[in-house]
Amino acid sequence: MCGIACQNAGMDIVSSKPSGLRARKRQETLERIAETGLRLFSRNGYEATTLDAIAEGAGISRRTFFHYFKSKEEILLDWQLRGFSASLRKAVLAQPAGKVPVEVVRDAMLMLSVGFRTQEFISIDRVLRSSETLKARKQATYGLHEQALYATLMERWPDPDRGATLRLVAMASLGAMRLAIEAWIQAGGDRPVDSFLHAAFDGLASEFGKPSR
Amino acid sequence: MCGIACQNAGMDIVSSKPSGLRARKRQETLERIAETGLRLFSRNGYEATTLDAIAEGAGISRRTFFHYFKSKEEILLDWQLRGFSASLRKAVLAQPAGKVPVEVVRDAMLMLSVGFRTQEFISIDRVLRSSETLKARKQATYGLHEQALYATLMERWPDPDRGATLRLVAMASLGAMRLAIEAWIQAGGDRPVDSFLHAAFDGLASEFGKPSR
DNA sequence: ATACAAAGCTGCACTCGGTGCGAGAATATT
DNA sequence: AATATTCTCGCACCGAGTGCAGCTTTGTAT
Repeated sequence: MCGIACQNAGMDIVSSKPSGLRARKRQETLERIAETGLRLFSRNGYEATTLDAIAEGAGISRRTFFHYFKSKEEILLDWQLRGFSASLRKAVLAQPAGKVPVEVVRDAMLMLSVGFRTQEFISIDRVLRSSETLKARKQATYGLHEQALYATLMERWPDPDRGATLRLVAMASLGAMRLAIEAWIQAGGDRPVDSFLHAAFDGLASEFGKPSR
Repeated sequence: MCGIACQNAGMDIVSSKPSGLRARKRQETLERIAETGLRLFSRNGYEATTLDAIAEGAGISRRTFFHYFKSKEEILLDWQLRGFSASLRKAVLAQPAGKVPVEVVRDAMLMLSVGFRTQEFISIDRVLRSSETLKARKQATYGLHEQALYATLMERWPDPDRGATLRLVAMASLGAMRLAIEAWIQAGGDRPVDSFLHAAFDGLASEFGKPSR
């Protein structure tokens, strides 16, 4: 779950102290690598960007790259994961009581949907859709988000009997969000993201809700 | 969509003639490679199985392997795709009239669920879950199934206005199936797959159907 | 401040997946 | 039988990723 930069981060988490110069430099280098990688991916394409180019651009050696990222792909995965699951968790837990799970998740996603319009999001999403391998990874990341959202929902409704249905809610909600984003990008951004999200959740309700038997 | 072995298969599809010895040998070699690969994956693990080993086991050269499969992964993808989408399509189109889309898909999946119990399915599914890359590919394959199922649903309900909701149905149904299979494997196969599938669809109906607004 | 331990950086050599190319063998066509 | 097409193969090559060993930098104990 933790992914990168966790081999010596245990102390940091516990003591919450940057532990000095070492950790700060590490953080700086990490961000420099990610930044360089994403920039080169957007400009020259994913496949055409070699690790040597990233390493040179970030001012490190090729070998050192692997001390920060497990693989080339992980630059993208890290970006994709960074924040989103955590933001969604916060937004879910911040929803007022009295709503059913589906409403909570939908409204939480609506809160976050403003972040989708950024240039960075669109630019990197184009990279993510540029190759088969990356599309696969992107899909897999939705799986991670699904797990995280499920954990959050279980945190809010800690009833073991609801576990199975909360898994379904997490799956279908993230799927709805995925389809909404796809449709939105497909449409070229004319209508706002929110309307696509609403339409997706309404569609699920009408298709799955009518004759439950 | 076609994937492998399509560079010279055009003639075969059109004329539906095996066109003699060449095509037969090609088919034989293809199956021999797939068989060898799957066997070695199951026995020694995916990463530990090199292309040289597969090629040697199948009696071909390393270079020739890439004339049959685009990549090592494709052996697994091909197995995973082979038949399923097509079977699901047939089962969907065979459902009696009068059912709503969700019911049609659910009942079609129930028809196919008997195929999940085979030893081959379980064995290869274990390989698919053995590495991060493969898990990602597996997820991505669900995306392909989603597209195929969506196309089938559009074939049965060719109303352009329903397109968006049919996409949702395809997404949520395949997600439900995925969760059902996961839960079933998790449970060790005590209860039959069917009950997990039923539970998943019922759960979706109750969570998304109650207060739609 | 000095000495020592720990962590980080780097180059080297290596494995493996994957591709382009060209020659030669097998198959199909006339 | 001659010709064209396709299959197979070896070869050289590239990029991603790993293990190792040595060196430098940072942190800590004395």
